[in-house]
Amino acid sequence: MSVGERRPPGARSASVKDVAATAGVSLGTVSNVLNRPERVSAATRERVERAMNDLGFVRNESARALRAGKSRTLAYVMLDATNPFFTDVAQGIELAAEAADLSLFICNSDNRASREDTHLGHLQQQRVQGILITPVDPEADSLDTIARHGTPLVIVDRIRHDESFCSVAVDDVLGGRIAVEHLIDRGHTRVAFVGGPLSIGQVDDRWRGAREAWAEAGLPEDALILIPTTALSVSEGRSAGERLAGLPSRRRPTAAFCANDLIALGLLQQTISSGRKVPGDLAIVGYDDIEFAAAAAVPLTSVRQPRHELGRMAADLVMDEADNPRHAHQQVTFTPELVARASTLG
Amino acid sequence: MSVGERRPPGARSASVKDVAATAGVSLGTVSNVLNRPERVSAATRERVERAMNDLGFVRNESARALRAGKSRTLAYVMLDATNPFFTDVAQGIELAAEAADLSLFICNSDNRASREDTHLGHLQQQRVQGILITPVDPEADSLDTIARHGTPLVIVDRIRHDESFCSVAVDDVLGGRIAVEHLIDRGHTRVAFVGGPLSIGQVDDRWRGAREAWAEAGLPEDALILIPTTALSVSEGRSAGERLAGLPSRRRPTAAFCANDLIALGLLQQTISSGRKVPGDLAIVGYDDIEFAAAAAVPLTSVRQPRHELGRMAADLVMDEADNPRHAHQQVTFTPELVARASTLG
DNA sequence: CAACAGAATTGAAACCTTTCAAGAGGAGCT
DNA sequence: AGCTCCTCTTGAAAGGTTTCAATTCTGTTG
Repeated sequence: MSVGERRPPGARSASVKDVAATAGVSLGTVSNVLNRPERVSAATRERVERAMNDLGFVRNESARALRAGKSRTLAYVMLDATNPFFTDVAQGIELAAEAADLSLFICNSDNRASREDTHLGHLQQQRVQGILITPVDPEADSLDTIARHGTPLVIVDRIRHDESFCSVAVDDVLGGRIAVEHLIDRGHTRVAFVGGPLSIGQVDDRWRGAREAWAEAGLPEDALILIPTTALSVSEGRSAGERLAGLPSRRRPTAAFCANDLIALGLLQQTISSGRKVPGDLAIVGYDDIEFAAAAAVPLTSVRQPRHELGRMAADLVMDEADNPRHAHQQVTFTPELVARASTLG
Repeated sequence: MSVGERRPPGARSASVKDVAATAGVSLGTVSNVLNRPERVSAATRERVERAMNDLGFVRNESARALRAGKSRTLAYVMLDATNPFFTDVAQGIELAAEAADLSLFICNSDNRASREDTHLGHLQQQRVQGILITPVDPEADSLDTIARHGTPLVIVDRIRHDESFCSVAVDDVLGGRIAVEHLIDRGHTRVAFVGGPLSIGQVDDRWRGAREAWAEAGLPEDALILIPTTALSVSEGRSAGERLAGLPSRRRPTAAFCANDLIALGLLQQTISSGRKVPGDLAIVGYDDIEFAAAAAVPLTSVRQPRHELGRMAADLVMDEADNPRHAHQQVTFTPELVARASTLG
């Protein structure tokens, strides 16, 4: 195909066979040029390479994968592509995949089990080398099905109780703890935990950590109240703000620890726009330390998770499971860190 | 393979051949069950389906793709995975792909041409059915190379001058225009355009639209000033805010139109935290209407682009180019819309 | 009962790459 | 000349699916 000419869609592209014919060598030699160039004499190599160029040869990954029995691809099934936390994790995974010269499928389950299943089905058909997933439900049977078929799978930012998979997560109990300890240090004695549903393991853990810290400080149990939300979204944060504002002032918390930054931002916005001050009337701690946390009207104190490291470690684990015959599942836990900003320090 | 048993990694999984043997039929029949079930008698079909279940058969997409000469996969090469605008576009694409039962590769060039090239190379090897891309440089040669190989390619949210590809974009000149018209309507007579670099086509278009509206309103040319930034990020917005604040008050604009919401949020934050009021001291209009725009301390007036529709249309175009032999390239332009909020209305 | 139509099923070939045992060719040594 | 030892190259087979022409089977009609 001469330069500048567009191949009509559907037309067959050059294969190793065509290259071999053009260069006047055998198939095997072309393959050697591609995979073991040192075994081919310089002259032949050059001839083959010229033929490749002339024909615009592009390796066919499907054929490679078929032959090899597996593809050179990893996949990450995200829970929510609009949540910056997950896009950062994805970036970490991407870097690791790139370093290993693997392609990465990114899918988005959008929090729906049915979409997750569809994606998992496709990925299995693709014979991806490994799957990283933040599942809608870490106990779901569909994950076992994948494993039963022999596809390495690592759970990201969730934990499964029976440890039958590798997983990477951040210690959320500890995260809840340091958030509330910070508020206690700042002198707060009435605090709200805003978040939900508690069926999300994470949220429950953060809430547990919060209560532990509270109890250890010897504060009265009923002064730490739960403001439940139905999702971890900005709008739920706003609505929680209204409920908070509706409480009688002597029972109203002076600080809120939110299960994630989206809720915190919603709460922050609702608080400010209804004329109350942050942190004067209400101190706020978020969770995740997304980029917008620092960029909020009142920069948000937040619990930071090592997102890139999370992704990178998950990718490393899944590659180990794929390559290393003596692989053993492990549960890796990262330590979160409090980033104090104006929303609690003012 | 009996239920509950994990296939050792690397072990071969059941193929149509195995299914055929188990069900006591030929290969072709199994394939017919999969692809043309109506041609197979009910009894046989049932027998084959049971065999598939028993063996845990999963179609091998590589083999399918190899045989078919193309894969059942679309790809979107994003410019910046951390920008919510692009994740929304991706969501639109995803919906369209799902409806057509295609898988979607999402890649992130992270604004780097080298990564973009790597991704394009991989995608070409995968023989994806079509590529959607928001390119680092719409004029880049690498795009032509793809097209020359016969892979349909649609440019998203950018335009190429020679119209040699399909593209979908939003009319940015119009967007700039309506933003500034809105500010003029609100009585502003000194306005800043904050954004850059102008080498980004989009940014330049918005700036042009702004000037056109300004000129048409008969306002003095030098009362619309340009505050250039080196990137479209929150931190650049903050720094622009400092520069704005440094201007002598009689020349200081009373309103700013920002090239995107990230800049606007940075500017908003800097303005508020330095004690000035929005919109009292400075009215702000953003661009993109990302979720956080509405959730900002002062909800942000912004120019909304039909992001999902953008993605969906792009996917439709690329599928048309792949399937329809009489496909003709087209440049689709969407109309942006102003969403007025407190940051200009207060 | 023979012939036939239509439905159901079969078997082989093709897609492209990689691998590997085997072969060819050349150089150096005795 | 005959031999070994190298390096380089070859050719065939395998991997899983789909397609399609060819074949077998079932039931009906004359």
